[in-house]
Amino acid sequence: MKSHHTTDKFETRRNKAILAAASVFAAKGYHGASTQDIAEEMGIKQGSLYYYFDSKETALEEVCIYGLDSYVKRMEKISSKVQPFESRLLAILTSHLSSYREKNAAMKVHNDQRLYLPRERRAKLKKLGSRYRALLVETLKAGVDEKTLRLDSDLQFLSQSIIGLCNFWGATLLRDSKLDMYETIQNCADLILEGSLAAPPKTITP
Amino acid sequence: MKSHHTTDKFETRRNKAILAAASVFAAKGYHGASTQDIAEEMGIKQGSLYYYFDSKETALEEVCIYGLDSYVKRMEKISSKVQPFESRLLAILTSHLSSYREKNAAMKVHNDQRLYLPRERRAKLKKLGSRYRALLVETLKAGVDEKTLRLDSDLQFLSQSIIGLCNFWGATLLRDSKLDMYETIQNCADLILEGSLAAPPKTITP
Amino acid sequence: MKSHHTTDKFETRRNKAILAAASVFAAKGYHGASTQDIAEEMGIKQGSLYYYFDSKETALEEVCIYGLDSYVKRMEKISSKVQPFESRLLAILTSHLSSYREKNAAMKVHNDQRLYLPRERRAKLKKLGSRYRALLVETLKAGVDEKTLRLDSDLQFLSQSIIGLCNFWGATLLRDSKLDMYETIQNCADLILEGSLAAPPKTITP
Amino acid sequence: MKSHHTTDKFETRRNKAILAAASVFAAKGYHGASTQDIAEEMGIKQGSLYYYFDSKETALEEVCIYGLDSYVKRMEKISSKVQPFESRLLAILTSHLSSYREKNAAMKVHNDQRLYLPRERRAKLKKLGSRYRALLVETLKAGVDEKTLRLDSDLQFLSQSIIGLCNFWGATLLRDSKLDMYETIQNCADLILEGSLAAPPKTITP
DNA sequence: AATGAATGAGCATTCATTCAT
DNA sequence: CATGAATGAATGCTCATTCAT
Repeated sequence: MKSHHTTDKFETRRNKAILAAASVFAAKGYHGASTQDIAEEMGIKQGSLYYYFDSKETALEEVCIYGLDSYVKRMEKISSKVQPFESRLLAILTSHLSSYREKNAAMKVHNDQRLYLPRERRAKLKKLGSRYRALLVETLKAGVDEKTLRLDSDLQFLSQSIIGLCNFWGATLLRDSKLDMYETIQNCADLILEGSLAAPPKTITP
Repeated sequence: MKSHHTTDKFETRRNKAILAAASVFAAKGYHGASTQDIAEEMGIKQGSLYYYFDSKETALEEVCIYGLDSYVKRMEKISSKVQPFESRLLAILTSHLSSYREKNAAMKVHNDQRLYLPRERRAKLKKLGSRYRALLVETLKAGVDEKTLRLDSDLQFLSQSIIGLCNFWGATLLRDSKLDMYETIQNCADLILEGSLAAPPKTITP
Repeated sequence: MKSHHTTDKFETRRNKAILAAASVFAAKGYHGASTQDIAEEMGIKQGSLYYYFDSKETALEEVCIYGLDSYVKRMEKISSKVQPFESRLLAILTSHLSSYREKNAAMKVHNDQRLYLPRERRAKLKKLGSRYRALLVETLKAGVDEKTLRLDSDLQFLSQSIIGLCNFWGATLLRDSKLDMYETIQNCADLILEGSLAAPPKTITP
Repeated sequence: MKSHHTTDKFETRRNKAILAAASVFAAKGYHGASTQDIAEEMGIKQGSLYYYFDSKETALEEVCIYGLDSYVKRMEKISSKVQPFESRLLAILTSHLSSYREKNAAMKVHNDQRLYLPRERRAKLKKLGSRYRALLVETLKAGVDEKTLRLDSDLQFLSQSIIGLCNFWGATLLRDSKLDMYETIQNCADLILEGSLAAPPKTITP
């Protein structure tokens, strides 16, 4: 990394560069996007990009970190607030899906493109990802303690499924503007909590 | 012009080409993969590829069709067999996840890369996709008729969610060989059917 | 390295590429020359160069090896032939300087540009260079044994000086076409053998 | 326009810039060195270089002039002092080789890189070079007059050879710190004066 | 006197594609 | 059928240079 400035102005411009990269990577994929595309999105010339990034790869790394970081921060806020499990789940889903809709392309890039980073460059992402998953599992555990969730739940499986479902619906919402976000959130919550069966699961009838 | 050849041998080689392309696209992404990579995978020289494909884009199209087609065919088999909803769901999940594991890279390519095709080239895929979703919704409808599923279920949402969940766990299984597939299938079925709540949903009046 | 051909035609073309690179590197220096320049010299398009070279650096390496190799081979021929020292020296100087004149740009490139190769890439060159120096020292040692050269001569110094002088006059001959090569060779031989003093060095007068 | 500044301070800084450029050009070659490298060596920012140089090319020109100038000045001092030829030769060799060792990179740059300057820019260098060669030839002529050197010597050849030998050993001394400079100087003087033959040249009639 | 910021041109390299053999 | 050879366009990146502050 160069000697670089902690100027306010520089930081602002650099942030714009990250957002531009995020938007372009989200639309065309890492390999399908050119630095020319990113520069255009920012309104500068191609070569000038390198004032803000050391390389295209660095740009991807930073976009991913930026995307994942926002995830984690929101999740931390939700975790820290005392509230019943169902409210928390709703908050998580809302946070996840609304940030997708608000054109947080960085999240999509993290989900779809991070594997194009060489393993060494994913270290920070792995740490953030673990933190995120840990927070989610913790929330679920609280749900179990609360007796809202089944005692025998496989929390690893459940947490991953929630993430997978959110990513799927997040991407879908992004592509189909006619879908109603709040309805989707509610549907997700219902599915996760109650499943789809008509009858209550084998309730022990005494 | 390539209308000649309907030779068996040609078809066999061509199929190998599609599989090679599928494998390479799955591993590196459409834009990240080179025709050289595909040729290498097939054991032929780069220029020779063009005997089997008009272009890289055509290759992607064919891989996607191939991948989606196998989905649909399996689904058709499942639909046609008379059996209770729960068995069908299990069959669907098993079909989806096992074909991911068996390195059916084409499915992964369809899911992750099809959007890099220009809209015009996605016509056939859209048709197949609709067919697939229709079959799935039909199956769910049968589940409702059977009274296994709730009457007020949003079947569009449910069918999409199943697909999304399957794709997520399919990709995860591909990356993490320590995961047990049959356990994952069972977990998915449980989640979809029964959700995660401890108590039966409040709709039950004792 | 690619799978590559041992076709005659390919080898011929590849050789032409090495010569083109040699000529351009000699004229402009490694960093001052562009692959475009080399391609132009060869009469092909820039991108096509890479059919013959993996990289510009490889091109430099091959040019250097080619240049040094011709040195060594000529020197081996001279060493193997039984003849008095003075004839050998003349043969060495003639070989060195005439090959410079015959536009053997590769030798010049080796002398002036080889240090721009990363150390790892110079291994083969080092070996060839050692061989060359060893042969030269051997020749000088024979001259001492013959009693043509002084017993107390520092042969390392002498061999290096011969090389240095040859490279200097070789490059000068290349630039100044009015200089007479054979006169230069004779002058060099005289200087090396007899120095420039008028009187014989402190000859012991009995 | 930069005609202002004849400040002492400016001249000092400008000199530092020339030395920095010399050092970088010597290490990486003109085309291989970037203005960034030079700025770094000076401890300033890239853009600031242009306060001291109009262009990279100007920098090279100035470095070459600086390098050659110091040569000439030393040679003038040696020429002006009345002393026997052998002492003068020793002084010349010592001056040349010691200034190489003392990291007078500018000399090396002049020798290796001056040809990358467009012909027009080499005018001043040509003049200085002629002066240098003239002084050297003059010195040699004095040696002939003194009867130390042979009457029939080709002084042009001899002077060039001395320069070539010095440049060669200068560069070698720079790269190999284990070599002893004073031994090298003595060896050079011996070779130039006495050659390498064991017996006195046949011209001596007893 | 120095710097941050930007630019435009050039460069090495990759790659999809073509085609004669 | 398959390949060797070539191409043209694009791409990531570097760098000399400029200029407002």
